[in-house]
Amino acid sequence: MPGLHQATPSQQPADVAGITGAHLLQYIERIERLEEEKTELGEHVKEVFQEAKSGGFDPKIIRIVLRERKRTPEELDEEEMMVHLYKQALGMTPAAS
Amino acid sequence: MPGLHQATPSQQPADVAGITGAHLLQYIERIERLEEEKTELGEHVKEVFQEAKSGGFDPKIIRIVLRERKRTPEELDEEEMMVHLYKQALGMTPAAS
Amino acid sequence: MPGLHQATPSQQPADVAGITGAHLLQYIERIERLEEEKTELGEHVKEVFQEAKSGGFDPKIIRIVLRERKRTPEELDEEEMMVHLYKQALGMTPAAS
Amino acid sequence: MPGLHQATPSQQPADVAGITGAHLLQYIERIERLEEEKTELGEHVKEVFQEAKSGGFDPKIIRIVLRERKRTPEELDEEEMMVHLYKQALGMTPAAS
DNA sequence: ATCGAACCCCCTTTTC
DNA sequence: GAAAAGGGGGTTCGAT
Repeated sequence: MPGLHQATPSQQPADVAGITGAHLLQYIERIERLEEEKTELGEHVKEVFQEAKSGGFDPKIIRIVLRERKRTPEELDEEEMMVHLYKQALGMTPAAS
Repeated sequence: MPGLHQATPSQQPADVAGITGAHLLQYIERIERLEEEKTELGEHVKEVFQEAKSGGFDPKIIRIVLRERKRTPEELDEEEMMVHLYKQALGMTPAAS
Repeated sequence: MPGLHQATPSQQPADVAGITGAHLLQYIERIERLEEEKTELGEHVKEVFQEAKSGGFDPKIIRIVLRERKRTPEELDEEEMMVHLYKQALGMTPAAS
Repeated sequence: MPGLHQATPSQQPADVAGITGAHLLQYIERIERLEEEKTELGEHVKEVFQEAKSGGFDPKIIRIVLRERKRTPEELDEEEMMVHLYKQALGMTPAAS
């Protein structure tokens, strides 16, 4: 392997005896594999949404439900209460408050 | 399937004999499971980046390389050429072009 | 605009007599100016949030209120109702429903 | 104005003498106004892109050029060099390097 | 602990 | 109507 001797100014990886390049490749291929799997899972998710939609469910509402399921009821209630409070202060109370 | 006919105006889910609620739950749980797995994979990705960083590689550059590897050389070259062309038209040619 | 036929393989800009480059530059500078202004406005928004926070308001709640103010009460009610419905079907009814 | 005693547990805004609600409203309306202006600017940007497209320019390439113009040539060169280096280490050198 | 930046996700719009 | 791209918002992480 000719050349490449000096001239690796400072903080580059600097392929030494093919080691570094191989390492880099390892990292990259591992990430690519993982990303592939993520993509597949994402496609499955999409399919399930599609099925649900075909079954008469609204994906948008499902997303909201999923989001809320990730939070504790306490959080949810707390937030809801605060929102309500702010709305009251703004005179946005929908009907009866 | 007895009763429950009135009061389900149109396209709501309307739990009929426990069927719909169960279906909805199926969808939701499948999605939640898939999302969990996606999250795990995402964490693995993060770990690999961390390793690479510890190994002296710049994650930012790695991301760029990953992005470019997802595209065909033709696309890349085409785009690069066009960018260069536009830059020339703008007088942005960095040095020698 | 006559001419231009030869040697512009397909849809490249191709600076002819300095015209195209100037045009491109116009577009680019107009966009850059507009983006600058957008950025400034964004900073002002940030400042207002900061003030509100100093005044004891929770930015997170404010964001929710802002979001809801952009929608009609009908939309909101409709959505809320659907979410409630789905939750019921899932047995997620928080307390009294 | 006394009253309002019960039921304002702790850290809510608590409209006292109409002051807080008014304050909140000020914040909210200021933000809404700023956001409106941002939206308008965004529409202008869109229009310019449309014009440029009609003029034969590729919006995608324009975006890339805009992005690069926001960075200093030093940054760009530095990054480009590193990407090139990594690609070499990976044996991704397209043709001549 | 606050600030800023990077990343990820959702949504809207546009294209095919 | 579906798929893709771009823009915006939210969140999390790292840095100070």
